[in-house]
Amino acid sequence: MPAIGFQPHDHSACVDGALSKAQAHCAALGLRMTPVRRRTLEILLAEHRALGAYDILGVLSEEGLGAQPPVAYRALDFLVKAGFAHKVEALNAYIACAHLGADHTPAFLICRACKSVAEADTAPAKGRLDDAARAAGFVIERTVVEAEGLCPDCQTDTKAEGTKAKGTTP
Amino acid sequence: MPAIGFQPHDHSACVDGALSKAQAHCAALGLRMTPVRRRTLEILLAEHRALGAYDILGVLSEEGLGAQPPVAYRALDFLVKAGFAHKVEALNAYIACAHLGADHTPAFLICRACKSVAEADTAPAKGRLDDAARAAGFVIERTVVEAEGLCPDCQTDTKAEGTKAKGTTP
DNA sequence: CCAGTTATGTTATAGTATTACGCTTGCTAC
DNA sequence: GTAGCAAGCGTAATACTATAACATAACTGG
Repeated sequence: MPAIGFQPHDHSACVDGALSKAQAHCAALGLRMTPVRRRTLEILLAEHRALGAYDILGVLSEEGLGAQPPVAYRALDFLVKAGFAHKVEALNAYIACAHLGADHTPAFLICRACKSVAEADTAPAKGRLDDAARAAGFVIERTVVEAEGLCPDCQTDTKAEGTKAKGTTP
Repeated sequence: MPAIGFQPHDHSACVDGALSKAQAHCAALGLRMTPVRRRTLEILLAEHRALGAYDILGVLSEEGLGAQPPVAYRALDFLVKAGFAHKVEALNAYIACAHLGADHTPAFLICRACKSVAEADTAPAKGRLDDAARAAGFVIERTVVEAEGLCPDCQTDTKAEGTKAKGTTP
């Protein structure tokens, strides 16, 4: 389970790849990848970090793509429904999907020091949760699995109070 | 793993028990169970549902226990830190702990129809998540595991659009 | 009692999200 | 092509969630 986001990698390839996969997915399903939506996805893809809706809105509005909250929320809703992005509930923020294409349930590892977020695979955890739910007669439709803590880089920053703003490996 | 909340049970005993356990725990650790805090816990215990901070505040203010948001948030922070309540991140709401005393990581099963919330045991799911985190070199400090779906009662309400406001088994 | 800490009261403000309504755009059927 | 319809966007207003900051009061330990 590659926890992309904590390791150096070819980020521009990772962005381009995701963008074109999303494009293709839209074409295949008849979804409309409009300018606001595409730009919103680009903004999210630019970092392995969760961004608040108003962070997105700030960028969009600078670029003349919309100035009111619903613009950002509508784009984010689209991306989330389409599976191109996820909402990180513990942060009330949004992040681009790191496993585009795979029909998956995401799990997030959130670093409280540098704020980076990695998307891991939850299949195992979800299996156990399903068991518990089944025992209770509950039918799961959506799961939220998130963990807050320290990423590998921030653990070494003496006493774990690191403030380093981790780059996006440009 | 008893998913209390979806089954009928002796609710007043469950409230009284939790309240006195909390009281005892405070006494043992030198924590102060003040009127606002106790009342907040009672309000949460009254239902197996998550309540927003402002729902709590509404009740407190009717009772002359405080009228401004910080009153509710401070009480909730205390209860959460003490382990008497949990925050349900997917709902931005708070719920009384159903397993008081146990040092646990909660998992919630949230019914989208009747809004009731059951607290299950996450130990297994958490174990798997720990494995994933360890593989990524991430150190977990807190986990959030929540599932939205339909509780046993609401699945039978034709096409799952039930609106029944499930009682608290008074 | 006094000093220090912890809790509460209150004002103000920040951050997150939605409702509602009207206009525009793009697609489909004629 | 154009009428009708659905989807998307622009905007204003508002609701909901949460915190900062500072003053006052209450409990604690010496």
